[in-house]
Amino acid sequence: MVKRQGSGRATINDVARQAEVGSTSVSRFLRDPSVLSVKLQKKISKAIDELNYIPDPKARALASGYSNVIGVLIPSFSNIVFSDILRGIHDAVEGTAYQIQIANTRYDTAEEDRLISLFVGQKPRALILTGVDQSIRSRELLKERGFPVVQILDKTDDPIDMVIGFSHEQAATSVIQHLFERGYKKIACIAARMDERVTRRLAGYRDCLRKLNAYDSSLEFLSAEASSAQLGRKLMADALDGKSDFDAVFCFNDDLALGAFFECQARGISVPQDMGIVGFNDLEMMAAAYPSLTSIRTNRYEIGKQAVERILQSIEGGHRKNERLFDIGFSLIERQSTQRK
Amino acid sequence: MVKRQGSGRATINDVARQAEVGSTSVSRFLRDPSVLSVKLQKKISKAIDELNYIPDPKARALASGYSNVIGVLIPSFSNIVFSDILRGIHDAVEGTAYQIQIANTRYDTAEEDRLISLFVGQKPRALILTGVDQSIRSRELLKERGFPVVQILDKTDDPIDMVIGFSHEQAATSVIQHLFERGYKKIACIAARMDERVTRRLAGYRDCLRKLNAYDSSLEFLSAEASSAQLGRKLMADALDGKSDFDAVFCFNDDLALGAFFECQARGISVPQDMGIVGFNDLEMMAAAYPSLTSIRTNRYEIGKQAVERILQSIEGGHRKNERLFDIGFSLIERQSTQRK
DNA sequence: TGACAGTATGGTAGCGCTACCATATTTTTT
DNA sequence: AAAAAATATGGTAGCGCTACCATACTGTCA
Repeated sequence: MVKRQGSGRATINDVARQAEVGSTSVSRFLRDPSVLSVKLQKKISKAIDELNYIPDPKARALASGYSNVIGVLIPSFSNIVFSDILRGIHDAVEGTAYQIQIANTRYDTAEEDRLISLFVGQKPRALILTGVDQSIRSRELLKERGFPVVQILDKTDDPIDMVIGFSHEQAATSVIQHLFERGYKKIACIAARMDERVTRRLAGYRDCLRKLNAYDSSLEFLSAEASSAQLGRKLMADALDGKSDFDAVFCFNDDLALGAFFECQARGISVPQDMGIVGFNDLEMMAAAYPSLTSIRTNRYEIGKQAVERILQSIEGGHRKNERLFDIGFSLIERQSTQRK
Repeated sequence: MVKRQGSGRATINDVARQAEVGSTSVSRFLRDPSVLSVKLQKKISKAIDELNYIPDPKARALASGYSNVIGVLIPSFSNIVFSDILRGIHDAVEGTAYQIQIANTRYDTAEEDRLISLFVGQKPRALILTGVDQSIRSRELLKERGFPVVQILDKTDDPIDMVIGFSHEQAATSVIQHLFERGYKKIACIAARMDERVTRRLAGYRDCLRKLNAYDSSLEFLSAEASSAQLGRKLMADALDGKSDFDAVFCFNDDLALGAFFECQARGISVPQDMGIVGFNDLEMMAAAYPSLTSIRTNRYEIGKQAVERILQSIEGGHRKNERLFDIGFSLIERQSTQRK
């Protein structure tokens, strides 16, 4: 008789034999011990300890049809924003039975569609998506799948399932208001990698300035390139070399703001006296700069953490709560770069 | 008769039926089509297309005893260094049959040990570890496991299996030499999060300065806190407030260097004239700063990418190559912050 | 020509677990 | 007290795949 090479580890049947119960009871114990009599619970618990048994997730997934994988789609690995989110996700998932599977959409909707159907095919336990601008096709695909889907980093009234984020338009608006309060009149903007969220910040910037009768399209300096300090410097140089005049610049990312700031330094332009600067995301170094740089603080870590927590609730609780919209907010951190004397 | 709820997707048996072959042949086709006759190859390939068949990794893993998971242990998610490495890893793994599973050791050896045995229990296809300072226990555990193990980001003559990285001592040495060439005489250092790699940079700094008869222990400013620009500013402030005199500072991380630079600006200390500054890792913004900041460029993306490529070679090739040590080098990027006139 | 090796394919028993049903036991109802 | 319902447990057939063996079909050489 042939004996297939087993893993060498104890299996659920070993535990069942040791505890003198059926393997089904052990399986039940693993899922929810409370459905068993206390007597059985003790026997099984003892046997598991003695055999040092660890369930095999692969076998579990195969038998149940459900994996313990929480899929995460992010558009980029290089952006610190996503490192922070991933840190939150990983921290929240630690100690649970779930695993994180990350995939990179590279800011490409077609790739996002492909990855979503790939994930759906693998029957994940839940999915975390970046932004709220998935294709109709993907939305349809996900709506009836029966597993939790969390969209993060943005806001919408009509999520696929749940959404955790904040309003980029509002954040932009609060920046403009702050700059006006500080006495800045002509506000330029610098943007890179025009993804959905940056585009929304831009929309907020435009709306707010229009309402204040201060919008000037020649003060927008946009680039499709990835955001970076070097690009920020270049765009700020373009802006300063242009014919239009401005006394403050709203950078839609902190690295752009840092670059813009360095360009001012290189040209001897005094910040905040002659030029106000505001960034977005409040990276750690914004506080360390001299002068320190005003920015919008976003709770990226918290977004990732809560995304997982909501998923766990949704799975454990079984039924879906009514709450599906979670606005995590933002805060304007006023620093020296907009502190006109 | 009861019919268990299948996944709905086509299985290997569906393909076999459609192609009018045995399921074993389909399985062989998946592993290596060339062992089959051309006729069978065509039939199976056609059937797979028609049924839109995708193999189920869970079932595969269960049957074969091996998962398609490549485990990755990193000490931190917040550090940009590791984002870049992860980007390289993910890019290299894309399109292959393997999946990445990331875990966070939090710079803790005990946690690393725990995670390694956890991974080993899951029979990963390969493991990527950060640094070369794993515990004896973990080394033993991994040496005879039969799957590839890559240690990254450091250098050693005695890897568990393979190592891809560079010498931190050498990098430090080249910084000191550069500073001396530029006329700096008294070189302080600023270090944070004293992990193994930072410690090796410190060792290189000390050795080199001792050889040059220029070592002064009072010029070392160390902190166990995580590296950040704010910490860099604080340590630089401490250094400048101290009694010892120095004309250059070697920061063991770029964010520290940025902070040190800002502290100089705040105090009106001219960089590079009165103070030379060097960082480590060459983050993108170092080039954008004004004055731009000298740093050691490390090929983090490449390290991650190559780690996976070596693993794939090792798995495909079956036999292990003799090559196990891969020095990916570093380069000193000279910029304005050490360009004394 | 037959014996033997080599090559190409197929059949089937698991891998370790859970879903589904069956059965035994206890509790509730009439 | 018997019947019905609820609860607790066990047996077993898969989940989709691969490892292992068996078998059929070549070609080679005495």
